[in-house]
Amino acid sequence: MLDERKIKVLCAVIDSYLREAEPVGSRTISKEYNLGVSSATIRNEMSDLEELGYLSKPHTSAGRIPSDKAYRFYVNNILKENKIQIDIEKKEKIKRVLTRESKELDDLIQNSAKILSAITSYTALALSPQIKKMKLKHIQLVPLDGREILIILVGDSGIVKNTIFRLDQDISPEQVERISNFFNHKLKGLTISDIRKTVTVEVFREFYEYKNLLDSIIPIIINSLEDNDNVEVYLDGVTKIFDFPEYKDMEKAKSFISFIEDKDQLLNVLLNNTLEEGIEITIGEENIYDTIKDCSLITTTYKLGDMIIGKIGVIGPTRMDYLMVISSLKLFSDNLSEILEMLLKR
Amino acid sequence: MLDERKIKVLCAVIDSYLREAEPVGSRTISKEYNLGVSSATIRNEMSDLEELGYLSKPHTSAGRIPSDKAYRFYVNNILKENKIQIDIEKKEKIKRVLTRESKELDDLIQNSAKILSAITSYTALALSPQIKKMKLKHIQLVPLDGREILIILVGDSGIVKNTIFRLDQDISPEQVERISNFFNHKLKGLTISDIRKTVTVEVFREFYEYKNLLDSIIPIIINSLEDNDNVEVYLDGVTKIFDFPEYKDMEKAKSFISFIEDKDQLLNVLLNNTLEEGIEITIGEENIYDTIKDCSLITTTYKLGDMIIGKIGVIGPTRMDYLMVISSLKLFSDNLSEILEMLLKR
DNA sequence: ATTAGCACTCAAAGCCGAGGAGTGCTAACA
DNA sequence: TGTTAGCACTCCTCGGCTTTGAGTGCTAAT
Repeated sequence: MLDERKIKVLCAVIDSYLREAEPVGSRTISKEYNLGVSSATIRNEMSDLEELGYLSKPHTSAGRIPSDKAYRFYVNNILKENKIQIDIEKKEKIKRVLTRESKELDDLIQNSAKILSAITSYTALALSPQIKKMKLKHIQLVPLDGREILIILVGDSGIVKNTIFRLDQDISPEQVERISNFFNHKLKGLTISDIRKTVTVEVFREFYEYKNLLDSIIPIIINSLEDNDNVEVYLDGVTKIFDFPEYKDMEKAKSFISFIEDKDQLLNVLLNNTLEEGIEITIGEENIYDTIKDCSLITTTYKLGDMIIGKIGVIGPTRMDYLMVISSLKLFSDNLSEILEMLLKR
Repeated sequence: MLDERKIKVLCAVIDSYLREAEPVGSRTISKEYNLGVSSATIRNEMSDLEELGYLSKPHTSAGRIPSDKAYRFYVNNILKENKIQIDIEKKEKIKRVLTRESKELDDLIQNSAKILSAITSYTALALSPQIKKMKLKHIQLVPLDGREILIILVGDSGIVKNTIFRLDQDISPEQVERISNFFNHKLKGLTISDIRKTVTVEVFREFYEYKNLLDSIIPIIINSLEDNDNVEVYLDGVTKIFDFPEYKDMEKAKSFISFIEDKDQLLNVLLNNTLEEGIEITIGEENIYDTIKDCSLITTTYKLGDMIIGKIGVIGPTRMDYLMVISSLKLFSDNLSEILEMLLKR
């Protein structure tokens, strides 16, 4: 659909615009990208490309800038796998740093965002490991003073979630312990969806006397595991956005930062698709929120075992160095999964 | 030291500048604040005030703006207690909202910051309750699979802190339980500083066989309680800063936001003095960090029982509506303490 | 001591013209 | 028929210029 030369011209425009952040003129291309044709010819090609929706002009006598469609084409058709190479040395270095600096799971993700932002110069964001994707490693009910029970859930990634629960009936510590042991016995190794199925059927038979109590505790356990509060979004390099000329306008910068600071919106953006494996690229208008319709978002997933449990990525202007960002992200996906594994097996 | 009329002029300048954000001229004052003297007289007074360091001019033919010294004078001598009145109705409303919206301790503080920022239009910041100030309500060691032990610490405010600890020797679940019970018995009700004293002396006598183990666990408990990671800083309304003309300059806005996003710096700022009760005001140059030497910070403390456990406040340009902010903060200090109490006694 | 008056200063805003980058069209060329 | 040189035209940008007006500081009169 696009002939050879149009593609070359398009790539030249994109390449120049990515670097200079200025509309690209026909003369620039004919001089700096030796395509062997004159600026007039380029001009004609560019005119065609504009008609096809790949380029646009800010005003009549300016050069052309790539449209979202152009970036999409570039990403889908030009950035083939072979162009993306990962720097093994760099990867190992990142791994070393991350392993050294991160004691806890949270640190690991936060530090990853930090490094990612540093090496890409874009704002980095990361989704903490999602507990509901994990298997329950341990569950324990601890009677506190009075009628309070502390419910502790330990996921197989080492994530711990506590809830304090207030009873409306008396129950002895020994009974709590029995229930605790029973839960632990029955629920260990299950994921949240398993638990949903299991508890209703089996639990009540053996503990009919505590039906009321169980009726109230079980939803709490499930909620604790499902709750979105469990999902943290880590940010780093928020102010990087100021470095891009497209955000020299105060209002734009303000609304970008407001957006980025809103955890709920960010979660929506990151979780819009249900954690499909691998790199994912959302360009400009493809974003669901208006505020970031001139941003691109590139994310990748990380796993624990064979379960995808989180995401990490960057957000920046559509005029983004896609190749560089993708290469950088590739340094993290595997690394994170491996370090996670290590951190837990330790 | 400042005569009656100088004070009036100074107040007029401050009042006008707080509202208009523009240098104030002598004519403005003689016309809008009827002091009964001509602009020429005001001019002389202002010249004196400049010499005394209360006013300054951005350039020769501009009006005057108040200096930090002026704000300090204003805050110390003009804003007497009697001027600050709290709106009981508003206070109750905030209390209702906070009580309704906040299930957890964290929510409460986060929501408070949100409301505070909304009603003041400045960036709000809040320090989460500090666990090390609290008494230990419960401590429990839970043996997990393998050689892992989960250490759970419950503070009297309901804050729970977990650490997973990996042993380098075998120990049976029963032994863990014995130690757990013993800890619980001995340490319950103590604060961190108490624990430091207690554990070294008493613990080793009864559990000499586990000396190695205890030697490694006790520091972990103490660290967990002391660790600064436990202290969260909540932010809200970061982008409010964009609304002030003094931050129309990109670079300034950028460095402000970078600063605000740096948790460690923020902690330093908030904890510089060791939680002295009541409202505290830091103006411009009084700040320790250069980046915010043209900001003012106003904070107040909140308590649990009679122990000060956290802080909440706002930060904004030195040209800040001190009276309004102080009044707003007064709405929170007591409220927070009361709600906290309720939330825990529930 | 206060004030009116005046000269002086300086930033901000508006205006203008030159410069220049870029386009689109046309006509000539291979 | 595709390519190119040439040229008129557009429109943004930028520097320089002037104007405006708010404000000061000084002086002399009240």
